[in-house]
Amino acid sequence: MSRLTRDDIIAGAGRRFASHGYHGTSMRDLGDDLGILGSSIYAHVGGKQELLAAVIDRGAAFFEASAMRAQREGRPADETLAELIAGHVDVVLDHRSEARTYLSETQVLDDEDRKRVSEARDRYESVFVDVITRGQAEGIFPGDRDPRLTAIYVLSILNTIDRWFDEGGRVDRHGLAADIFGFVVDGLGC
Amino acid sequence: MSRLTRDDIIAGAGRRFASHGYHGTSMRDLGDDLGILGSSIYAHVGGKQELLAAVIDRGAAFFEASAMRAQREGRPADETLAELIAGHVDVVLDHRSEARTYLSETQVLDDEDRKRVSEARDRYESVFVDVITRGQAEGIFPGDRDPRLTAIYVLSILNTIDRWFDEGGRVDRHGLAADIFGFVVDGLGC
DNA sequence: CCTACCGATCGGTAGG
DNA sequence: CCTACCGATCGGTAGG
Repeated sequence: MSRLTRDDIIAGAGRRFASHGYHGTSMRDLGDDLGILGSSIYAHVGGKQELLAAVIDRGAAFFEASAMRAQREGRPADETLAELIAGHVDVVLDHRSEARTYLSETQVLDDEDRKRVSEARDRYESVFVDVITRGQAEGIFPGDRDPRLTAIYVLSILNTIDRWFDEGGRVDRHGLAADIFGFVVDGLGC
Repeated sequence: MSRLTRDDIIAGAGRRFASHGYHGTSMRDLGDDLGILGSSIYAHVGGKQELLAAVIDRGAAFFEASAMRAQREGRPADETLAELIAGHVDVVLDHRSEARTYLSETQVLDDEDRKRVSEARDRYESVFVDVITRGQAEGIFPGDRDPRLTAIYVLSILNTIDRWFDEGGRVDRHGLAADIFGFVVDGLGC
């Protein structure tokens, strides 16, 4: 049992914030999870709000990194969209706590942090909007659907996955990502 | 300024629970919103948990009523699905507080209440699964997509609407419901 | 619905 | 990272 690092504290806070919410979590709860006293957490971080911001920033960074990877140049829009979807599925399942806290607790941040996180979220959403727009211009997506509305629909699906998906069930995460991509491209039609 | 009713208290609690969450709301907050003291709320209801259950039960009832209306017999599956979607949009926008609290705070309920609400939720989801299954059997939905996965995707889209939709923007709620239906049926394909 | 409380818990600090 | 706290706020109650 060596001493905890600041990263350990942030990881533990993420788990609690994701499952019980920021307001449903006390510093003593966090301490209990980590095997220390609530007051001992202040040796590692400035306070509860700082902990939340740290967790959420990590969540935002995972999504941003995934978008960067998917946006490699010279590929058709449908491939990029498929990789955006698969990457989002990976982030949500591999970094559940950070992703869920990022998706659900951003409103609790103070003005400055919330603004920064909202901008990151808007940038990420824009990547989806842009690839849909490009796919339509290139004729890969034959319809004339509104790209922003469609991007919101896709993200709504992706952002809820961790709430119901059972990894170990009949369909694995790659099958899930492929199924979502198929739904987005063809709906119930094919 | 006449006296408040139990319904007033529940409505006020719904607004706060929807915007700040159950754990982010104190009885004094609720009192402030209603122009009374936090302790005065106990003249109308047994406690904070009872208030949450009352708000959530109202939310569940709106969705259930919408599903009943959409399920009138002798109609093709695509019409029923379109009405389910339009009804869900109406519930989410006409009863924002109750719907949002129902969708976001059910986990906070005690075991008995949470079980009852989860069952209501499963029944509602089944209505979507069944209409998709029927539409595929009737050939109205030509693909062979998994009905349960698809129902979850549709509900994920619908359950997020109140978070971003601007009533007064370029597209009204009927246009939104029609657009979602079109997306569900054809995806980016048409 | 208010007055006047209650014990418990909250986020956080000083000093080691 | 613990000991020993602090003032503030929490959900809730007795009595009117």
